[in-house]
Amino acid sequence: MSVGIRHDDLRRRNRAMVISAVRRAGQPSRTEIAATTGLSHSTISAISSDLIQEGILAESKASETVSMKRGRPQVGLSLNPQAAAVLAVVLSLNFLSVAVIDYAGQVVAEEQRRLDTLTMSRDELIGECVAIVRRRLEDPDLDVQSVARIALAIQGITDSHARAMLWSPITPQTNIAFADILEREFGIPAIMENDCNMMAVALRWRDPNRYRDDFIAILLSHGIGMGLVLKGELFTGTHSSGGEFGHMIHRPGGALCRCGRRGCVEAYAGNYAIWRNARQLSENAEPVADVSDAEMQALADRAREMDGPEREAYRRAGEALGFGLGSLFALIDPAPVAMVGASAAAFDLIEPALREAIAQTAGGQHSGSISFDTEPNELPLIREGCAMRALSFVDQEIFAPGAQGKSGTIRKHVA
Amino acid sequence: MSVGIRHDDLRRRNRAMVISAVRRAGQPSRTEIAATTGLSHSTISAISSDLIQEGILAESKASETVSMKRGRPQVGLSLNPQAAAVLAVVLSLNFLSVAVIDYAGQVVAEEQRRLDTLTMSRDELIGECVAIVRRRLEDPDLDVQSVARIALAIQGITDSHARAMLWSPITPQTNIAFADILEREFGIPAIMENDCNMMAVALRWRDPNRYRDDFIAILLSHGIGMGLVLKGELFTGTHSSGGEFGHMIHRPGGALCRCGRRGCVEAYAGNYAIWRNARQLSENAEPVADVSDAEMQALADRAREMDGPEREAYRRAGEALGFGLGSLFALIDPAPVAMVGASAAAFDLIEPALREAIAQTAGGQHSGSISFDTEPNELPLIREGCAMRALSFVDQEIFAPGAQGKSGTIRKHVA
DNA sequence: CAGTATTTTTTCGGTGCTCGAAAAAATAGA
DNA sequence: TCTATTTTTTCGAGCACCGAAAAAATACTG
Repeated sequence: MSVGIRHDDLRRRNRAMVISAVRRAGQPSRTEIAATTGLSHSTISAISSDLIQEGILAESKASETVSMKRGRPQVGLSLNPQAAAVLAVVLSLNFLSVAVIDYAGQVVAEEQRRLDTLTMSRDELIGECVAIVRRRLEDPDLDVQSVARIALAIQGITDSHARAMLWSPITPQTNIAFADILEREFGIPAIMENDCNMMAVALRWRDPNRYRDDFIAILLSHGIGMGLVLKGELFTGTHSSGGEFGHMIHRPGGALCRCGRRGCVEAYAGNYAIWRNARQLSENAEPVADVSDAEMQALADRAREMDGPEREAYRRAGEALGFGLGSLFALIDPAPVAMVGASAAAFDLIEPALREAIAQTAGGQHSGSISFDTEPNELPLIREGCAMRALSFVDQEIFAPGAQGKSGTIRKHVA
Repeated sequence: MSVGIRHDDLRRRNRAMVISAVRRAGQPSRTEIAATTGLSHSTISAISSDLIQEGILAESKASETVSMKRGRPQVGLSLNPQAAAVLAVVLSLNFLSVAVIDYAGQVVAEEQRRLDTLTMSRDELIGECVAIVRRRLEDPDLDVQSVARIALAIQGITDSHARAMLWSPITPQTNIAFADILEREFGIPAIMENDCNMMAVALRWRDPNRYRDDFIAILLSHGIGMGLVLKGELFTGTHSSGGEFGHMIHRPGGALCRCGRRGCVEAYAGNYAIWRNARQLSENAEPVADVSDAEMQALADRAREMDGPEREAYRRAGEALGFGLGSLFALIDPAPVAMVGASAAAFDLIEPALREAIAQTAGGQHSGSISFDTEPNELPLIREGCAMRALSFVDQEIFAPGAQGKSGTIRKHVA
């Protein structure tokens, strides 16, 4: 069960605390860190001095903003960009991208590729991922030794250990242990993450005021995905990862979903569903494989122009999302929502029906206080989340290790 | 944000760890505690010696079960029953009960009363609760000084700080800060809890093998309630407490629910809904205030006897519960379920439709592995959970205090 | 029945962490 | 140049934990 705290763990945890305080605050002074962590000045002084000597933190002389005060000026501490690097790999429909991110969180290199993920074989898919990572690692500008972690995000269901993709809409292949494959191939720890979860992680870093302890990120795309943060922690299912919001049941026995079941939220609100309704096809019509962003844009334009099947299709999407959110709010209480993805650009068409539906549910009592943000571009968000997740791992595990001594490339220079 | 670990916190946390290990294991030896907590023998020895001198733990000489081994026999440690006491108050429809529980978890006194909660005024309701507690506290057999906490469980919605009942189906009154009232009245810390959450807590203590990290307790009663444990912790909403599973939407715009909305799970699966359907009344018929257990029993008997509206009513209840669970499982992945309450005795009538519905949802892929337990009697469960919750508070706060010295009635006898 | 083996529990010395107070450092204002 | 002010470091003290060894308590053995 829950385990006691050993004396040697103390320093480890407090080191990690200091690192994460610096990552959050940007350039905090020692005094500020002492205040946010609740530790004494002497402790912070000792820990940060260690971390600087180990090359993890660096003093960034000028903290000009507060320089007009009397007294000894504060010295800002920042993350040393050279301390490590991580790779963020994002695999989405027909698209593969990788970015190299330094320890301070800046992108130092990137590469993107179009693929035909739906028709590729298992080996081709794996091969492309391995190849793009290899190309980045072979970049002469990059110190391969410093790459501490690879994080790979994918649309679909991943296992709870962050090792494998179990199922994904972007490929007919199932059960690919990407994390293990990359780890074996390059000898670098790797993790496999769900794209919507990474969106949520990124939102939390981008706007900690709005997205703090409890919020919801919903991906409006060909399918419907969700990243959920509860009590400040990413909520992943107990077995697989990622709440399958899109496959909550909106209408029992209703419209045919891409997953083969009936009445899922996605079967009304996914791009293919909106397209199907706008074309006035039967609810039983087989979902199409892909609808281009341009085509969706055209649908939205027509819906804005005149009242017709297009507008009705968006209305029904809003209704499904609203009832789904209402049921979700019945379980977790209302929380801020971010609508992400191309269809978030059409949120004006979705919102009225969505709010009307929520008002008819248990969440309705607070329907006024529920606020929606939109972010049409999911890719940067996913990559950002991936990077932050990988960096947090590095913070916790590599630079604040247990008793068995530091691993990795950074060593103490002074005893 | 998250705060560093101070040196003085270490002992506090590890003391709490030892206490909770003893509460979980019953009569563990020091060696066993060392094993489960991961702390060294010397540390456990020191901490338990302190706790014994403070009168919190006691050595319970005979650990006969393992006595056939060679070597120095293990000495079992147990909680000292006299160390403290808590009161568990359960307020349900037309019924008020209180139990006095000693520190070891044994009921030492109890009292029950029938009330007419639906028609009582606010002051009468509060008055009855205060009076029943007062009578227990005035019991000459009880050392009032040792009562460390009062926990009150109620059906309905409580605030997230465990201070007040916001709304409850058992009374038209709203917003009663029971915890504050009891605290002021008796000067004893009090907490206000949701009944279904307490059911979940109790299940976890009763059968930690089945109900460990993730499980669901569903109350099938006049209304439908849920207690949810995720990652080993009680999940309560972000604002109010208790996931309102019964008010997830089963059919948008469907049957009229007691809450005034339409299509909630409860509007198909609550006792009043089953009764309404068995009587073949309209879905729009106003929910009746109460259906007696005997009447429900008669319905169930008829349903088992012959295929008719009664059987159909249970089928529809199962369907609603199944789709609701299916949507829940879409979010959190399947987990063990306990069906609690009088209608759990009719689960044989509910289960087939329930499983069929789940099979049509995202949870369906694991539908074989989902298992249901039934427990027709919710009251003992609620009281048990209440008691354990209060005792855990005592464990954590009273007996493992921060630096500001011990509060409460127990003091160090030896320095 | 005394001695040996075995297991649990306590004792003891050592290490390392954090804390508070005081000193040192670094700047603005007088 | 001196003083006030604020940040950071230094230093001694206290404390919690650990590992190893000793002590305690029992079962087995001849």
